[in-house]
Amino acid sequence: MNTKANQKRQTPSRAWEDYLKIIYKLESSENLGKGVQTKELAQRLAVSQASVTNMLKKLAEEQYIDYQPYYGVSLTEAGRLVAMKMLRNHRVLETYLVARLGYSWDEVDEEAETLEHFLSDKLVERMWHDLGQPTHDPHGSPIPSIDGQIEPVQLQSLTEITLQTPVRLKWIKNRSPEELRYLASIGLHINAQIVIKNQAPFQGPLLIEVDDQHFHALDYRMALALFVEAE
Amino acid sequence: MNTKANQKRQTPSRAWEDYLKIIYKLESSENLGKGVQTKELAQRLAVSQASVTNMLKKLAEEQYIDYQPYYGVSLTEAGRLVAMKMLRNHRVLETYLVARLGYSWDEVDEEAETLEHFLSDKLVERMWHDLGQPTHDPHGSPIPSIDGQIEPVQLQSLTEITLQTPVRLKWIKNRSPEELRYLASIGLHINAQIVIKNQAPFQGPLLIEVDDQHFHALDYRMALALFVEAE
DNA sequence: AAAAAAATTTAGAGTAAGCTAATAATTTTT
DNA sequence: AAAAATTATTAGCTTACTCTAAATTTTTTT
Repeated sequence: MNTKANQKRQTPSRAWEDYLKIIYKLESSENLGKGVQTKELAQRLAVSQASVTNMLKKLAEEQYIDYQPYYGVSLTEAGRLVAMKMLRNHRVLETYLVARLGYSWDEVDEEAETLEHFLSDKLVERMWHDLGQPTHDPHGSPIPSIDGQIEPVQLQSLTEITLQTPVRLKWIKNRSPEELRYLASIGLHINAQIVIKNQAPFQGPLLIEVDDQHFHALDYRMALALFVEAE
Repeated sequence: MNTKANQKRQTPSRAWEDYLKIIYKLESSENLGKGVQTKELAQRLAVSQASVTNMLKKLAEEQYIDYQPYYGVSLTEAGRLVAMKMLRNHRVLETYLVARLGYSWDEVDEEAETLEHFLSDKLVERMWHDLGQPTHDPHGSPIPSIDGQIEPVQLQSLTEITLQTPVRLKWIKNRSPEELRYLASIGLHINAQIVIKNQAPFQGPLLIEVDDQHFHALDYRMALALFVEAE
């Protein structure tokens, strides 16, 4: 009949779930609230920008996102709930694999990335109960509740992070402009991805990889001032 | 370059895996070795016959099946290996869900039907080891080994089967023609699906459902002669 | 404020898997 | 062995998601 107004939403496909999840992640790591860009999405999803535009139109039509052509997107409540479900599925599964099947933390993401889309609610709830209803994954990231509530993330100092675990820089605790400039010069801006490759003993410098591109040695005292969040 | 001869096979999509699995199941439940029919496949996969024909051409091109237009298909070794992998994934997962997450047998198939396509080898092997490397699922069906070997199925008398568990009739142990005619008249031919809905006490009659269609009461002594295999 | 650069959207196609309707081959019935 | 019924295939479309190239809009630089 009509295509616009009172339309029941389709249940999201795997592709939609991926889009919504990435929009959520980008949204919550935006500095400002200006909407998530097509370009960022294209990068994160490894598809062309044209494909993103295309998909955004569909997601907007089904009211999973608010979409202002040329000005980016943001999730609606319905979209946020889909994203939360993916995050819950992902984190519960990861926690389960580590706790019950001897996975190490770095093996776990790949598996969860696919399976998060296909786990039934029942299975996720059973794993979660079996684990003792955890509120955080072994990483420290909060697990959204079944009804989509999520605790605000706790930032951690870079010095507390496990080797090989990718994190994102969220806050730099009162540093001088000179130091900030230096940090920027090695790619350490807010939202940069950091992986600690090695940590010298006796509070020695960290060997870090920034945005999967460059390696740098980072002074321990500097690392203490960098606050990060699990990816 | 060339499209025919020495072509590396594509890795099978989910749809392909489903086709190959069903071909395997039909092949091993065929009375004769005449090849699996398009029509049967269409029914089991719940798609149109034209869609099946279409897909068969692709599967044949990739050499997962031998396909003789109009005369049905059979699996090649490559196709059989794909089917075995699905069966292993399915049965290991089912066993795991029952043993470790408190699933009951009748909840388990639905979950496994989807997930079998997305489980990594690593995860299946870990579940399998955690379970103590079982060779059979809780149902009694053999679990194929990692290299695709499967033990010939053990037939069980219908009287040994758990309530609500769908099984297929495979062998009727020396009955008179009159009895066989009677059995046929209530739909109990080889490969009929049977679900026991209830079992009266003191070796009383079984209430069975045949091919998801009709209910019948079956004498206990008759049931003793019906040999079935887990679905 | 114009020019240049970057980001976004539109236009037009491709691929995988499905469908219906029409046609062809095979099998069964008469 | 012809006719009828069944099964299988072909032809032509559809939907979901993707792509490249071209056109457009926004942002940044000069």
